[in-house]
Amino acid sequence: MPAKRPAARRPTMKDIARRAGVSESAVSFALNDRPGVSEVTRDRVRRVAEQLGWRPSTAARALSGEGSATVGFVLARPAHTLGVDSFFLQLVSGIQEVLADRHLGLLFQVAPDVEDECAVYRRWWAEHRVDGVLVVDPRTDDPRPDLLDELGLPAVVIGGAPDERHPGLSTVWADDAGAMAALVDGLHALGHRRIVHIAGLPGLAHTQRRIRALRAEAGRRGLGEVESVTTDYSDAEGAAVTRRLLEAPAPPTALIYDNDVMAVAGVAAAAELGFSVPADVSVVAWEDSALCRMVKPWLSALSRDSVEFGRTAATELTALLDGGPARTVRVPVPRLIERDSTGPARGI
Amino acid sequence: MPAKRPAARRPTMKDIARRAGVSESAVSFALNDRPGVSEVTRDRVRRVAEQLGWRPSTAARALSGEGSATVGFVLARPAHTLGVDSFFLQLVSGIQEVLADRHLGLLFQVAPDVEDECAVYRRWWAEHRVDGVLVVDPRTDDPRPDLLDELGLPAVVIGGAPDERHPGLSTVWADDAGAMAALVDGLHALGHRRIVHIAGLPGLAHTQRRIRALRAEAGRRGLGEVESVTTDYSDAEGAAVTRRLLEAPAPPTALIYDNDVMAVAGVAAAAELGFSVPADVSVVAWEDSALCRMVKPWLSALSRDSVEFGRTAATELTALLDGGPARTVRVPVPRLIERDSTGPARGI
DNA sequence: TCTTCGCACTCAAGCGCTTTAGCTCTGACG
DNA sequence: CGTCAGAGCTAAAGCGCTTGAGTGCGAAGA
Repeated sequence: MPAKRPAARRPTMKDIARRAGVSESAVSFALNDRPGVSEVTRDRVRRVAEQLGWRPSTAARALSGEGSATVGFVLARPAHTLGVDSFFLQLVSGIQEVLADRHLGLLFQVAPDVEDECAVYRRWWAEHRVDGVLVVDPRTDDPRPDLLDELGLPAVVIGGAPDERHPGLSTVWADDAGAMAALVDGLHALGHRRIVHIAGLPGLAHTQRRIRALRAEAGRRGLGEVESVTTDYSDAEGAAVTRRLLEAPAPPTALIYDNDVMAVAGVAAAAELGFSVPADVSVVAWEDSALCRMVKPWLSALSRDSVEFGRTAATELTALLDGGPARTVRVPVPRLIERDSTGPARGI
Repeated sequence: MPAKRPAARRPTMKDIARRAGVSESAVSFALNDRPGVSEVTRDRVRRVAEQLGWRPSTAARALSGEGSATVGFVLARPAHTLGVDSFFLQLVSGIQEVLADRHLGLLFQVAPDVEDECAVYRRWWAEHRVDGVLVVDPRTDDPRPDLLDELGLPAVVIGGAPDERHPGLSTVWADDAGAMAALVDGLHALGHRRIVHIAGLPGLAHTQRRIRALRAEAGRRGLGEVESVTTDYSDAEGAAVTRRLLEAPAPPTALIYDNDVMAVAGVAAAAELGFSVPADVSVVAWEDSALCRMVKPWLSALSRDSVEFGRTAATELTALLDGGPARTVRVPVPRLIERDSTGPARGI
């Protein structure tokens, strides 16, 4: 049997210094593009480092005041909710693209709720683990911005509305209100008057933004029978709410679901009740994914580029880490992909 | 405007030492449950540490020879493949549960392919970033075990078959062959003779295991018209293959899909061709999720507890990190959840 | 010619922790 | 009473890197 080879030793700057015949400091200067060494020496050092396969020890770097070269990402969801959801993986994938370029690591954690999420930030901060964090699912009355402020941890909030109370945080957001307005506009033009919005978790900031936007639009147009119903994003609640709505005396003619999962569950529920989509009721999913093309009829959906969203967020965070000012950047409004689940209101 | 508060300073062991009136070493001994301090002192130190909210700096710990208290996880998938897939999030969620208990961080990275994945391992190793890694999607002819051996990086392979050539790696696996045998058994009993397996990526080890198992079962029963077709796991290929199969002169009467996404796409494709499920063709998904209950008919599926799978893998890795021996552990065989997409073969 | 720069580089301290060696008591034992 | 063991603690080195304070030297200026 093969004797367990001892793991190869990692080369250190001392090794490089010895081989290059200079001091450790010179090596440090050379490798970090700092002045203080001649170009010849710099080149020599770089070559030796390369040849030795040297990489800086993040631990040592972090200890001597540089950052940990790591950013954190917490997903605060109960485990069973982590179901069919393409958004987060895509987001993370976009984030990674940017981080990897800069050799930043991504420390990932899933937590059961926001309180635990805060505890994670505290721990990360105390343990010197991360230089900054990406915050998702901003809420109304969110404890996280205050905490991050207090800890002095650079952060970008993904999907939050601009927040003047926390000038230290960057924000990357989409204009839900605008998207909702456009959506209602389109449905209205198709003759829909009774529109219901099956929203997500009531505690999330963007849920409230959408609800407010819908109400405003309805008010502007004098639409009386327009409402939002909040849910937990699950297929079960999506189906249940749909059933309840369609069994009412004057059922809605258009349904806007805050995610693809509920929309799919919704059309199934509608079909069971004998409603045909889109003849009897139109359906739009606020989030596009392969799911929307897995059911009949194909679902019309608001589509955004989640990977790009992630890239943008990560870019903002790196800017912050580089000492740049906090910014608020808006990503493009999601675009409505019209498929087969939307049509003129019945009787038009 | 609020003056930017300076970030609170993190307390260090020196602070504790001062407040407790002992030396730094005593503090270290006390907090790490090492002999060398009296119980009274230990308690006092602990109290002070608690009260100061002290947490060890991972950087310093790592630098002085302890590990980095972090494990790595690379997902080698092209970004666009990161679609609707509940498996990984659930797996990661299970992993986290175990790691969080031990205050281990999870460094997460997505890479475009296995080669890049290897580069990531090398970098992580050189940068001292991780103490061990979790490897997913083991392949036939996989370069990773050799590399990890070479680097001396503790690792557990998730979903691999037991591997005698790499005694240093732990393995956590499910008995695909057994599951496949049971599955074929059930379908055979229902009268199915023409069974096709719409498999996943041909390069993955478990794909090959399933293909071999199917062939073996078919051979044992003298079933001639049994085959496996490999795909890229996408809904598009799932649908395309399904169409091709069903349009053949003697179409299969049972289809086994290697994931839920393809199965759903498959039934849609079947429906379009006028095949009714399960009357004309039975469908089984090898992977259960909410998806399977979002289509009509509800899909029969092989269900496994992915969260528990993650827990098991993480537990094995921590055992390895504690200096334990590499082990091979088998998780329960996935269980067939019979829903509405399987039935007797036509003509029985 | 001597001073004064500034460049290229070295020294050494320090980041927060672990760990080895050593030091000082106290009490037990011969 | 002297010795020795061990308990309880401290001092100091070291992990790999950064950085501010030198050092030596040749070239430019007086």
